[in-house]
Amino acid sequence: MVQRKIRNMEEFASVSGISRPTLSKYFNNPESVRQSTRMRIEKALDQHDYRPNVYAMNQNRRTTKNIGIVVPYLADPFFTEIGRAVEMACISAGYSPILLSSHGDPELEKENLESLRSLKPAGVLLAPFGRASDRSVIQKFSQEVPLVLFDANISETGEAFIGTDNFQSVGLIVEYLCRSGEPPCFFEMKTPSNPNANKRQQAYQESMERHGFPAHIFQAEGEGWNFEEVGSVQGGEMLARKVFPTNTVLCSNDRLAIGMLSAAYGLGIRVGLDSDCSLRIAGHDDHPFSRYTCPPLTTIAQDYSAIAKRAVSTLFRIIESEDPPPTREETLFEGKLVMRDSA
Amino acid sequence: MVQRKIRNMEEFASVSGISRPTLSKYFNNPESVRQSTRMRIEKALDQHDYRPNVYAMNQNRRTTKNIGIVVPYLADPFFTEIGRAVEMACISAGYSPILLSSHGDPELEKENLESLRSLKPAGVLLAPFGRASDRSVIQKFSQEVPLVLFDANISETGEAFIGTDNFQSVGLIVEYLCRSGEPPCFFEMKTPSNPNANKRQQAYQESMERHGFPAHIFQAEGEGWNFEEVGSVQGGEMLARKVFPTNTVLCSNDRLAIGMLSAAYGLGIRVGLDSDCSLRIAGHDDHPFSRYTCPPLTTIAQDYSAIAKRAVSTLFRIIESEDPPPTREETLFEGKLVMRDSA
DNA sequence: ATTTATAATTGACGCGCGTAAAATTTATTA
DNA sequence: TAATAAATTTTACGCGCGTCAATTATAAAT
Repeated sequence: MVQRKIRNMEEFASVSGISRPTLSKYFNNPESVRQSTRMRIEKALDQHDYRPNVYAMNQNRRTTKNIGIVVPYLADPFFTEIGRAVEMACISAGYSPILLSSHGDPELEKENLESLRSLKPAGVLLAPFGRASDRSVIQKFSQEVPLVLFDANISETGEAFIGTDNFQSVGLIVEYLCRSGEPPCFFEMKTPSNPNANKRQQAYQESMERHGFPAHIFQAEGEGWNFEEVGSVQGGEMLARKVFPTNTVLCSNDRLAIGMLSAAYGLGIRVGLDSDCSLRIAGHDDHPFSRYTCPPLTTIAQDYSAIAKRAVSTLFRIIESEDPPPTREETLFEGKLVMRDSA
Repeated sequence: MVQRKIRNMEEFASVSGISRPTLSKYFNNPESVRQSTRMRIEKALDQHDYRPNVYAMNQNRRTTKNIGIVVPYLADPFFTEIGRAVEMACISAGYSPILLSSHGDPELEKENLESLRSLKPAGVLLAPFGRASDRSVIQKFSQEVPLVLFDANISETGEAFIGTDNFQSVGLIVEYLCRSGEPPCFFEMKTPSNPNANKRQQAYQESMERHGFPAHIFQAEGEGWNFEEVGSVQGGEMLARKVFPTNTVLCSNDRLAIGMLSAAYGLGIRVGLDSDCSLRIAGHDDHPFSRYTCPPLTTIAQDYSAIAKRAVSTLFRIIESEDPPPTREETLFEGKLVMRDSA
């Protein structure tokens, strides 16, 4: 650190003895200059701590090194977890992730895409609301910037989709539940804000049919993202009214299960596999807290990290191949059964 | 939506019949132009969907309308919650929030500040790691851009600090616990990553002294942010070994409490106020999930929203008053006792 | 030592916008 | 209606960088 502050690349060119166009090349790709000059630049760089003006850099570029990441609700640990994984993957690929949450509001999802558009991102990873999303807006957006959907699918939208195979995963846990005890009932939100919920219900029905059991679906009213409360209040009410025909409840996601577990505790209903238990509860997602519920929740683990990595690598492949791929890819990862004590 | 796409403000000036400088004024502050011309502009605006180039806009500005928000670990629901509140407050004030997580890595905190610096933010809200943060880096940063700390304080760093009064809050819950049963032991991490933890321990000690009880402090090994696991594994071990001299444990934060609660359940220890319970556990923070633990966790609620709002309004006051305030402000909000069933 | 391929330099232009000064229009008040 | 104040237009320049073409320097290969 020395002398006066460097104001622009011109000045840094003087003090470093490197021409400005070469510096420009270096900043856009350090490997594009000769090793010896690169060393000279980097030596000068930590003597003067100059950084190019981001705004000037990007103003004439058609696209930047920014990657937009949009999730529907960051306060849901599932999305913070997957958001984190995606962020890290972008950083290590030399891009600048910009994580945006729509805070549960589909209107904000549109606004987020809007403001992303003006940041000229190289690509965008979007976990959409699904049904509540504005499909046409997303599709239009997708024509301008490479878009990969994850978690929730919207048909024919975006260049690719990465998610979990709900049919496989639900099939897996239904099979386990049927084999190890009474066949499960299914507990979900009536108006789910997420297409996965629909798939899971379908998958539940098909699985039950396959095993020769009748399907029992119970739906809770309410909208929004406060799943724990819904699970606790309405799930608890159902438990109190003893509406479930079997002693096993498969919840559409872990957060509902966490709520129901809490309600069961309050009602003095012992949940688990032990002989003194009268109820089994299972979930889906391997929510970060499902390990610490009472009892610990048996659930399906989505491979966060694999989904994140694949989503990112897919996006980069599309970005680097210029033209959009001929066919829309859908990649589904298998869920893994995580057996804990609740079922 | 019509004809060809508008490429720049010049073109939009032609089609709208407004001069470019006036448009420039409008985009920087819609209220700075006459009402009638504003209407004309906005009419043209939704006919042509032109948006000024963000990068060109900011390249000659000393500061932008960006507000940086840096939290130590976004996957901690406490920070996603407060991050969300802060984001919303910025948006409604007409600024663009940029939320960055340091993912538990103090090194990343420095990098985040670095990259923020090149975005020329109007101001930054930082929830630092505390002891693990690089104080000198933050102080240097603070000389260049208005900086308000929240959640965790670092003395003489940043123009202001907003947080919770740990002495008041811990005093409150210790008093409650002493009054309603056996005096509490204190459970915490040995090497806390957060200055609040130190304050809480001190506050516990002072409170116990005030009530004439001996302080009993138990420390768990381990670093990092996986508090639930620490609470579960090490807290559980302590429970099993019956090291706690009283039947009441106050945890330094809710996440430790959630872990311990889980361990207690596993050990068959009934937690709560009922006569058949042999243990009381309390936490601190009113973590979003503390309502759904088994039993629901008695804790101290930090006023997220008040902290967020005050932090934002303080920052804006500093930004708008040009020169830094003469004295560093520290604002502490009181915590509220949330009585649930665990203690 | 000479050729050849590669990299760096020089000089110059343009991007889309902010912004300032002067001229002109529009609105307000007397 | 004229005088005054306020807003808009015109004109013009500069910001910091990307990028291009032509030139020169450097390194590798013969």
